[in-house]
Amino acid sequence: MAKRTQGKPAGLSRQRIAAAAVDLVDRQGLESFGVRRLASELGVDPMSIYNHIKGKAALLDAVSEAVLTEVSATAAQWPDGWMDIARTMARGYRDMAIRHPRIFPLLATRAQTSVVAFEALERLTAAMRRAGIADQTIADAPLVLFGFLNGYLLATVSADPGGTDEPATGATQPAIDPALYPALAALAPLQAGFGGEAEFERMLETVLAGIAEGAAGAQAARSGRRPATAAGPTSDHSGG
Amino acid sequence: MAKRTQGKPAGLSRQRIAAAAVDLVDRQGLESFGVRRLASELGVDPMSIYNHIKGKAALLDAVSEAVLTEVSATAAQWPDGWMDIARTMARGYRDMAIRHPRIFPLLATRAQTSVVAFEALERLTAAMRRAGIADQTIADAPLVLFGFLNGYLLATVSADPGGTDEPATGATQPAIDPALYPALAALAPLQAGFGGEAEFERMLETVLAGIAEGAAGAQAARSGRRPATAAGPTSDHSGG
DNA sequence: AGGTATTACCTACGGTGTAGAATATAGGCC
DNA sequence: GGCCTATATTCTACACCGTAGGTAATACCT
Repeated sequence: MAKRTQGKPAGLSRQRIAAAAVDLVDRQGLESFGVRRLASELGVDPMSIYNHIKGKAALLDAVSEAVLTEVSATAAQWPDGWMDIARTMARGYRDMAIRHPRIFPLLATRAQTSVVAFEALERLTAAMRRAGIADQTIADAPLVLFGFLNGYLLATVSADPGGTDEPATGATQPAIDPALYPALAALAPLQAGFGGEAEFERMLETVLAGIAEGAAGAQAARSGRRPATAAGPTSDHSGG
Repeated sequence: MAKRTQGKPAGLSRQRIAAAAVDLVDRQGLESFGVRRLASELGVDPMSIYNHIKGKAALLDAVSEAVLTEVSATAAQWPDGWMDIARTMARGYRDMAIRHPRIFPLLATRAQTSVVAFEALERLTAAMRRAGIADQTIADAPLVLFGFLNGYLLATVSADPGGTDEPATGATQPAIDPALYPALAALAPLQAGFGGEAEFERMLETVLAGIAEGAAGAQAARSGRRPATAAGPTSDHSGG
């Protein structure tokens, strides 16, 4: 027998568990994260979590969903134009990545199947249809936009060395040897504003412009460039 | 006391271990990969691996390095122009991602500090300097290019559900409900050629064009659109 | 009140990464 | 040859992990 407190409610719920998990990963990183640590954080038996979330994979999904929900929530209201919607999403997504650098790899790595994720995609694609964009372009758009966002933000925001307990430093360069890599070394100081907001906005606009160009994306290059350098998209193009 | 075979050489080496690890992850996925499985694959005690590679993290680095080396190796020779260099790199990178879909998340997620990685960056940036590109643009270029490549290829090539033993299927969509997401459902059939080569080439050109635009990247947007919106990002940019 | 479903807990099993110590071989030196 | 040392390999052990299966206590419905 001994004293048991088994049936006593611990106030667990999917939401509360997810919130605690988000907090824990933020503080200690993905590496060391696990069911048992989380349970101990919640003052609860590890197996109790399984009553609300099926397993570790589902737990990670719940974490992803939680931070994605933040993104939707922080956007007070959504604009009408698809480009402005995309900008709002992208900025909110980046803000989230900055808030949760150690969680972000989850979003970039695992396929997102939560309702919030689908809602966001629906919102974007619906707006593009309203604008009369070609269907094929619309179908590609989320891939281009979030593909870029994921890759770019992974590189700039979450260069997580591992499980130690630090406030998540931003990518630390390991000092480039100028003898081996002269060009890289010369450019190193310019990467000070690595991942800065201005840079992000610039690249975001580039990507959006690329999407806007649609199937003829490569033409975006020609427009602003002198006609000498860049040529047609597929056939002959010479760099410099 | 009992037969021991301790000192007998097992022919281990960093290279051989890395090659076996690549093969193992290709077959069984990252999820189930580990020192012990790899050791058993090599017919060797788990701890023997530690004589050549410090730990699991270093093991994953070795795997990354091995597949990155493939990329460098498959490129018979490098062109002169930076754009063509970038194209060659991007295509080789994609080919590698397709060959090793279950390894690729490693490259996108972990910071690459191997020699091959630095050499590639050096090659690209050096060529851009030769072409007289603005330094700030050059400093951003690898981030833009590989940021995009990582994100895009993660989404298209490696939607790995987990540790089961399959030949790595390409992203399976879970059937979208047209009642909830009409626009998405309507576009779903168009994502048939998801991640196809033509699409990749198209987006690659878009990204390269964006880089070519340099600091004035946002202007690429204006070209096809109204000139009202975009403002100067940091200071003035030479593009004009 | 009684019955049932849910929630929480306990135990246990097979797996993991890896520190530390023991041991057999390879290679250099005499 | 004989010896010595460095190195590669293995063995043992520990703390930890995810989670299957079983048990008890509470909440809820009737």
